[in-house]
Amino acid sequence: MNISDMPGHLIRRLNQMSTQVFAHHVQSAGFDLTPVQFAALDAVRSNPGLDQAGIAALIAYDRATIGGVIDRLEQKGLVTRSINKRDRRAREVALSDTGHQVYQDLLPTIVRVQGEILEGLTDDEEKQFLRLAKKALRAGSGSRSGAGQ
Amino acid sequence: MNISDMPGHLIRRLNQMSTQVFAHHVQSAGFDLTPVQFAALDAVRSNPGLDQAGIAALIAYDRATIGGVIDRLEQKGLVTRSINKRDRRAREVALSDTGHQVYQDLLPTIVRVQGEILEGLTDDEEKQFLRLAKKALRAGSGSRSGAGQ
DNA sequence: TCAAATTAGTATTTATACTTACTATATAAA
DNA sequence: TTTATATAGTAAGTATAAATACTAATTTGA
Repeated sequence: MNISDMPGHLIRRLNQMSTQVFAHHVQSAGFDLTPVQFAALDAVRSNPGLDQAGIAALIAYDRATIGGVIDRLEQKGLVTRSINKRDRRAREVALSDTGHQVYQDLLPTIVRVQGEILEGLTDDEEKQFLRLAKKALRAGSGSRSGAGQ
Repeated sequence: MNISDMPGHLIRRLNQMSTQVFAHHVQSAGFDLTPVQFAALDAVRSNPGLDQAGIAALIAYDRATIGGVIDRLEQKGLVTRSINKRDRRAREVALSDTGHQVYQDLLPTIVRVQGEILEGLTDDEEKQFLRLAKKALRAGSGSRSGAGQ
């Protein structure tokens, strides 16, 4: 029984490697954004005015974590927060002009990063891997959509 | 370009799911141990007297993280720390009797957890997935052995 | 309509995870 | 042997990541 061959350990190592590749490339491109921050930026860009709970649901995080992420994106001037008029509990998040600019400037880098994470695999293997990852996720997380409430 | 289909996102989701499956089963079995804590416990068990830097290298974490993990394992009475006589900088870590007991008691649960993470895949697909994960890790992380110093 | 249940966001706490900087110790080089 | 370098561990700081508890606001239902 070797820990290093167990699914949980391999998946953690992959995540670690993936995060490092991301950080390295994004920093080299002169930006200061984490994977979650970019994911949130992307979610907001595709759904302007989405509230924090919506963002959390979309990218599978819990509300508490996303609150902090949006805090930091707001501090960096990439998003704006405003109170929804129909539901005063909700905060509508939208990209600022800077946010749009950073997203556009960063996009090619992100695409390159995603290609590099599975660099060691052939095109066919990469396709297989992604297919199996999605299948495992559907079954493994089951109805649990990801993060808790 | 959909974030949800990108390798980085899928890998993060897998890791999240894997961690949750682990936490759920271990708690159900009446234990209070995280994946990293178990990995450290396993590393020390296989290498009694290994120092913290050795543990970190073995399971691919940085020293700072492992310091905290060993702190908590020590607080729970699962490991002991002692100063290496030949090198007074190093802390030799070893399982306590309780540590051995907990490891033995927990092992069947861990094996079950590892089986469940990729539950949605057929045996053949699981083998494929693990093979591709290892291959991607070897190439992707390259000489970078995992966590930094 | 008004109390009950639900939901959005925040605060707090615990535990990773990593970076940088620091101290103490050990080893290599001059 | 002294100096320079390297290493083990810790400390401080930042950023996830999630559980729990709380407030404020909305919705449901009796």
